[in-house]
Amino acid sequence: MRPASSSKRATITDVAHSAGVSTSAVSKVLRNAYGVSPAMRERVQTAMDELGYRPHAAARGMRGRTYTIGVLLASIRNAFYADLLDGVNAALRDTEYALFLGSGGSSEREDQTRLIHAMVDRQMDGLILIAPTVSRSEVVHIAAEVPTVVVGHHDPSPAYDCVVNQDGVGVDLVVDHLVALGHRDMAHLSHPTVRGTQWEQRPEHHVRAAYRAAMARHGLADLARVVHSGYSDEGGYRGAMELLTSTRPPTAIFAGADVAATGVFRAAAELGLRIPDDLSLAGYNNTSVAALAPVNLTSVDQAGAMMGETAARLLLERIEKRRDRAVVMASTPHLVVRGSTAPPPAA
Amino acid sequence: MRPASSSKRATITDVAHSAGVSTSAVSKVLRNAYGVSPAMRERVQTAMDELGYRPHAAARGMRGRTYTIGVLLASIRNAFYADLLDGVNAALRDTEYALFLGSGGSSEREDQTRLIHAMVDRQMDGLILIAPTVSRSEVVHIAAEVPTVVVGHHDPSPAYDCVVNQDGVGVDLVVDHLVALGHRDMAHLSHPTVRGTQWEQRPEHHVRAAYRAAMARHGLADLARVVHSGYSDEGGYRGAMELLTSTRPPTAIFAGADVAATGVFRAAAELGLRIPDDLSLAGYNNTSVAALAPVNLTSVDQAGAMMGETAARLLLERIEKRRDRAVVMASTPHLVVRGSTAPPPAA
DNA sequence: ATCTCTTCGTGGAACGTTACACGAGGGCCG
DNA sequence: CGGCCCTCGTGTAACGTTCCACGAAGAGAT
Repeated sequence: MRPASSSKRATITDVAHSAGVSTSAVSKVLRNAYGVSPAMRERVQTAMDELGYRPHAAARGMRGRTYTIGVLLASIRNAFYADLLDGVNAALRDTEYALFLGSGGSSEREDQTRLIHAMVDRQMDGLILIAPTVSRSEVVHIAAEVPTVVVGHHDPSPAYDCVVNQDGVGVDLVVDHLVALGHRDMAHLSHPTVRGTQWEQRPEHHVRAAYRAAMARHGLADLARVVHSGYSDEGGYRGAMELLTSTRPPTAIFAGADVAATGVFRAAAELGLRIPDDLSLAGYNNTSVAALAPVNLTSVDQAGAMMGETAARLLLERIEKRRDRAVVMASTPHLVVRGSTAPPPAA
Repeated sequence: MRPASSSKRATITDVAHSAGVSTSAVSKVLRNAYGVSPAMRERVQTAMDELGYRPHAAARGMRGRTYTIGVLLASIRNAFYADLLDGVNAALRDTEYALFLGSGGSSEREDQTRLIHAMVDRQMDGLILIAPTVSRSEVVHIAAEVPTVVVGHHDPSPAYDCVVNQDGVGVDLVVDHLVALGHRDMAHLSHPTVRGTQWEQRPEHHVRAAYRAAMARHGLADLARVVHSGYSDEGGYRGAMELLTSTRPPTAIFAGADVAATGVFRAAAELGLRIPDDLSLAGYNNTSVAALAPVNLTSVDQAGAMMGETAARLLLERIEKRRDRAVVMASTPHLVVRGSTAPPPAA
């Protein structure tokens, strides 16, 4: 199992020598290609084990396949992405493919471009782009070179596959839940739209639109309010401050991301408001933070692991050319009710 | 800037043709090696831009260098690791190196081995192993093949460099802080020791030893208590339950990791104990969770970003052979006091 | 003018793998 | 028994880069 003793790494030639066959033969069993007898397979297998041989990925890369797939992650801090990754890992576990994450500290467009290029340059066999900030045409361009799955954006293309969540459904669940509790004045914290990326259907667009629609459905269209202060702790804080110090503070806040909801907690604490007694709060994504006892946040679960698994499976289909038509997979979210939502204070 | 039009990717030969020089010349300017005139550099540079040439990393890999460094992460969910990564990214930003993360869903030893092999097989130029669970001898073995930096474990070796924190100092800060508040009965939540990994100096060992020493220093040796329920939310919950329902519940709990502290919150909530009024709680790592308003946890900050930057720098020194002796870098932690610690309830 | 250095460009042999073309042998059919 | 098709193993030419050895040309010293 161990490189017997030599300092250098065993190559296909060493294996061929040791087994007394040609390198082509070894290559064949390696890829389990057609035209190799059981006896041959046996001998080569033994020789490989003896020498502790592992194929040299760079050399393979020169001939086309590296058995590597890359995932681009905007931020490593968003726990939802961790769920996604678990799914991807699970789907890849029993394959020969290795998974590598690229995550530039920032989600700057330029950094992401650099990372994607780094992946392509390393001949990765497929890419999973999670909520990419690079422009859509850039992604289309990349996808023409290497199989690609985009997670999160609702802009399909014949060039790549999409995995998304039915965000509208999740929003309905939240709004219905709050209305059922007796709320009427529910504000929404959203993410500012970045211009010029050509993604028309980012999740926050869908969520915003669904929020307005749901409010209208309940006859509350004129109470609908959206603050675009961003999906981050700081953004949640600023947005909540703006809302809660306004002339008509809402009785409930629906944050488009859990991470923004944590900022709302901070704002509420500073203003002396208790959650859920004085203010109801709901998040989105059901990240692990939401489940922490002191947080205890009502949130929408997107089944991240399942989305990740789907993405990986779609990608493998493409890489192995079992499918050549682009596809969109949308999964259904559900609501996880915790302690941050309650009936509004008696007026 | 764009691949002019051809479907195939530009190679060094194309550039050479277009510039009317040899491939060797192009290679030289690529690596800015010795023996290339300014005029030549200029011409080649122009040709590269025109063709949108980017070197083919796999091919480079065959000749030794891939300009890729790999980071092994036990878990992507620990926010402390995100800080580390930011540091690594920062240090690598202006270099030609790309960073890829390997993170098997689980921290199983076998998964980690597989990942490390995947990195080595892909000819990565250097490895940063963050709190690896694979056995030490395995790491030594790997480090003989490719430059390696180990982060977290205090077991130095001539084979690899180490980046650690002076955990003892951090523990002293916590214990002194609690004693100053008036606490005497302070228990410690630790991580169970995994046998057979040959790491004798994992952070939890240091922290445990320092905890006992600090207690002794304050004349509280016989009140020292350690529960090995693990660094996880669930572990913190179980450990806290055990302690708080014992015949002599402590007035303060020092959790060896923030993630375990969140479990303590849950246990306290279930038992009707308020933090910090009835129970003081301190964590370790100062992860972003600790700073969240509803959590507001006193914790020890390890300057993760700085550690990451250091690790990257050490690795580059090794890769570029500017140093050949192993080194240990230890940074100093400091205490961040928040709202989870207070004087003990009047007895 | 001749000799020696330096500087700068070129040729070409690797690196480890894959995949195509080919050929040797055996079995089956007419 | 000749011809044909299968099966299974081999030889070899790439793939894109690096780097060593070499040579040509120019500068400076004698």
